[in-house]
Amino acid sequence: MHNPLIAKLEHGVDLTDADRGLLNDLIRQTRTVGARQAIIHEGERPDFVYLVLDGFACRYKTLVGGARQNMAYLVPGDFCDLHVAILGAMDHTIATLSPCTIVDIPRHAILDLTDQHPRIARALWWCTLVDEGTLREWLLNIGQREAAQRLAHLFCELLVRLQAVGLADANSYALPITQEELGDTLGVTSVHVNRTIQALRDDGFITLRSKRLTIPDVARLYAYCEFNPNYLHLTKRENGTVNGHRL
Amino acid sequence: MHNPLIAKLEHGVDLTDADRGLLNDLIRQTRTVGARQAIIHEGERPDFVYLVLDGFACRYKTLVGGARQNMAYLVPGDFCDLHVAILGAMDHTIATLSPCTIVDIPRHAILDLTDQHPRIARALWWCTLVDEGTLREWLLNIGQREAAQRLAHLFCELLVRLQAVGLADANSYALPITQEELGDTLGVTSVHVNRTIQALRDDGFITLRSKRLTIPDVARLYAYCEFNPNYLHLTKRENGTVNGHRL
DNA sequence: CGCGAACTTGATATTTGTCAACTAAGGTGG
DNA sequence: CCACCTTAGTTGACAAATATCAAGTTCGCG
Repeated sequence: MHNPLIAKLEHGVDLTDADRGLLNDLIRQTRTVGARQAIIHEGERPDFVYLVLDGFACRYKTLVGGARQNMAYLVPGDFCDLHVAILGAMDHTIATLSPCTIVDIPRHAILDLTDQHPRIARALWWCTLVDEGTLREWLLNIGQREAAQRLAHLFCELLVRLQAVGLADANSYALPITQEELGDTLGVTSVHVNRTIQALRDDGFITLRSKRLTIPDVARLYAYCEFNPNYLHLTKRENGTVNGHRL
Repeated sequence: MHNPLIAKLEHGVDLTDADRGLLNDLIRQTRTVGARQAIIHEGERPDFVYLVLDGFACRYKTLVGGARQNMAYLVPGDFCDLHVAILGAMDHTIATLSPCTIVDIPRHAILDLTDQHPRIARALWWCTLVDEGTLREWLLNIGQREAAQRLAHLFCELLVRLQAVGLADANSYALPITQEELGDTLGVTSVHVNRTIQALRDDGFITLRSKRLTIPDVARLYAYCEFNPNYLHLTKRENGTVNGHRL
């Protein structure tokens, strides 16, 4: 079976065949979850670490008025919560966006693995640091860009992240997310997302049909929204270029 | 000398006297930095971990048009970058806001400490997880609240964080930050910050004079902006109340 | 084929930004 | 200790971005 976790980690650290074997052992028992199902609720203290193997999930919080903010997208290869062992309780909820395949990894399995295999420990730490860098970039995105660039930036990020796990080709990928959810991610309403997508289409930046996003000119979209993937720390990429596109 | 790092860590983990001694050894050599000086630049790979002992610093990124987003405030007791050992290069800049006292800790000193003292390792990991939780809360703040609540929420957070290191009393603290910088933190202009502060003043939520913020009715401000400090994971606080204020 | 969810559109309201001027405050040198 | 000078804070008028509400329309699926 394809292991997106390995595909992702190889971008951050060098793994041995033995490491790969151990990581493959982790994903023997999978389960599927329908769209919009909670995986971990705020306040819980789960005994498992959840790994997404297929589909899109997200972290989110809501305000009492019902406003919702998605704070991360979890795509195949992403862990839901490596660190929950340390903190007392989840300070946010994790839920699927599309139907997902996930793995429940007992906490002790992660702890054993990291205790005995420093390369893997380092790789997992690298994951949490990339997550943090992504969070900072999202803050910049929402705080300082306007809606069109915000959306464009998210589309660029997903292109790179999905390519890293073999789920995007050179300029397109499946995007199983509604406009409402994009709005909750970018801090705008779904109506405004709709209009913004149309503007990006009109300008030839993207096509988006039946949940597939295509970016005709990747370098042009990168330039438009000032996308620089350095915050994803995919270190094995050639310096100064991204997917062959010079910055 | 007062060690805000210890004060902060005691909220997350139990420390022994020996631990405290080791942490005090870290801060023997301090240096002062003027306001608005960079500590680490984006792209650098510093050999030190920087710890703030006095003053306010921040993480930020800028866009080419000059727009700036502050992505974290670093107050006394906060580390600038525990994790830089793992990632290749800084993906953002860290600079002082007010004049600061900081400590340069060689990377190996941190690594030695965490290798040999699991309680301290756990405490430092707790720090990075709190930072991440704070980042998520800021994303919610900027994405879903409007300016007045955004500002109020930041003021509440700083009250709790500064209390945790003994730098705020029950309802007030020194806030050495300009309205421009508040704007760059909250994703609004300084003009709008100004008007929003006046609105909060008019409604009796705050007084802010000569860089000192006072919150006459803390519980009322908490309620106004839906502030819940659980994301700061100050676990030793009584459940369900914050500084004696029932949520 | 029908039904519910997602998407689209228009009109209008609200929030926030921009620009430009002015006032107040703090710090420094004489 | 004062005068000045820079920076921070304040105000007003207006423009732009985004939200809200309400009504379609299209799409995907059973």
